[in-house]
Amino acid sequence: MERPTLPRSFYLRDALSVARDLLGKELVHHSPEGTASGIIVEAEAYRGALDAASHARGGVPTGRTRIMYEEGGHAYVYFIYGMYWCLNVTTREKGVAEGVLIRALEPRQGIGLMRSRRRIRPGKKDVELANGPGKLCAALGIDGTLYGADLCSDTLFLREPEDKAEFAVGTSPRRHVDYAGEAKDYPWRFFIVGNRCVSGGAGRASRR
DNA sequence: GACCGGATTGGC
DNA sequence: CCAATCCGGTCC
Repeated sequence: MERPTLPRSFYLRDALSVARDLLGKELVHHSPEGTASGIIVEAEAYRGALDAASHARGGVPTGRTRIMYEEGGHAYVYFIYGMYWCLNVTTREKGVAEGVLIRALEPRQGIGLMRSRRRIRPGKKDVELANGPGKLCAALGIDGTLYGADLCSDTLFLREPEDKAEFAVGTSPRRHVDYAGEAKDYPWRFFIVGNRCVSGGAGRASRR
């Protein structure tokens, strides 16, 4: 039986709650090349004008961040370091620019497709296919053409996993936000403790 | 119109 | 540890 897509109401909450609750959910991308998906094992909350680490810290929409200010449940996809795409899930009502960076997946569907998209060495393990925000976008075929995509759709969406398992949630400061003053220490990174697909090694409280 | 540096990654 | 490689944001 087809599992339903997470409803709009899931996203119309604060980013901390959504980041925590995204752990264990399945991110799915149906594309012309095929379907690829993975279980979210790591995510970070970004809280707009409240948050010096957020792209929306200025509190004013820009060309890049405008989707963050729209109603939650859309894809904020951005390009970083001249090479990589990263995916955020937007949250809260229109006018509030919060969101959640998806940082790592445990591969589920379409592992062969993920492998070919990532063009990694044959020896690499499945664990390494999507254990980072740039890697998971490459593996799932997510790029700028999905900017603003509605996550309550049948192309790019989230749903409950087929087999739900118990897990412990770890928190830590967010990674790579040393520029953000005191916000760099906010414990707004969430991950599944012990999961091998968490970025930067095992699912522990890895450093910034 | 120029300049700066990044919510990363993989290779040395 | 560090280069790769663009672009958004900022300031002139």
